[in-house]
Amino acid sequence: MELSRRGDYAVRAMLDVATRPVDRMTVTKEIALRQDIPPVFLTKIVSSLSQAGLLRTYRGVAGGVALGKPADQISLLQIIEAVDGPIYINRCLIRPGECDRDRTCPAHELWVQAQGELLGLLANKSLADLARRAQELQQVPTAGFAA
Amino acid sequence: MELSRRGDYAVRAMLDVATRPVDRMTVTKEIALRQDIPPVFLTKIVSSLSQAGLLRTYRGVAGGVALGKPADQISLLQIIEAVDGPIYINRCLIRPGECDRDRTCPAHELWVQAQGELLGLLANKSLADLARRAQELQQVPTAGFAA
DNA sequence: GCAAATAAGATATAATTTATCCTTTTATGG
DNA sequence: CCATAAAAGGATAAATTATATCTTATTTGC
Repeated sequence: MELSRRGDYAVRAMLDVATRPVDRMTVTKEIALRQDIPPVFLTKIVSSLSQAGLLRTYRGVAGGVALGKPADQISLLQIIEAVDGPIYINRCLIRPGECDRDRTCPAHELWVQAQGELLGLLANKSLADLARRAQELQQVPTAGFAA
Repeated sequence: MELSRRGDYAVRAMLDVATRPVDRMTVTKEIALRQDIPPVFLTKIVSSLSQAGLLRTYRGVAGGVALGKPADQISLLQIIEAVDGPIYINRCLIRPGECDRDRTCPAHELWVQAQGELLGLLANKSLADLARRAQELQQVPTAGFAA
């Protein structure tokens, strides 16, 4: 019932890239440092995100990573599923016929509902939303005051 | 991001007990058989549920298990937390100060919201609700017909 | 005392997750 | 063309967690 480290790292890494100036490319080591993510592990995560088209990566001396598409077209659900595969909150939801009790189990219905709500929330929240909110949070570090 | 087997078994076992006639006690082996749960594993789960007061257990020849309180006073959240401990959907939610970024991380806010919705759903669904629904589902096995 | 049931602790097994190391590939700048 | 800086990929190690069993104790009713 807990998000994997991978998924958490992926979200934070994407957010890191999204909140950097667009003109300079970011390099994974720096992301790892800033976000406190094991560097080598992050390269694996970046690889998955790249394969999903959420990041674009560039090798070589001036290389690094950049967003694969506009931040408002990247949902949190996409990010997490890119590194963890499809989300399901109970095993009986892996696919339609996974559990025999499907049709007679009242718990199954509950899981369907809970999963629907969770996925809905994640699908409707974009990386752009988070990036925008990050700026807000940075500008107002303590309650109500702006220096 | 997936409910543990333990949690799933616990819910189904509780539901099994709740839908049995009250006058006869149920024995864990039978629950395991009906619900397709590894029998020895189920005894551990029953033990946790008993310690949480959700089941009452009786040793000896005529022993078995029964609900520890009325089904409408048992929530799905209680059942799951009794066997899996407190639910949190991301590590940063274990306790208030767990993550340094707390105050500046927009993802953190999202997790708070998602967790709130999930726990709310589970807290508001009672075992009695499920039991009622189980009866409905049994009476109408195929769409719309009652023999 | 015997049989049937749960309780509890120790432990095994397995699976998954997390993380690292090492080598390879690619690109850039001089 | 060479040195360097970056990502890519494969193998594998370490750690954690989940799942399950075995054994022994305890309780109860006859």
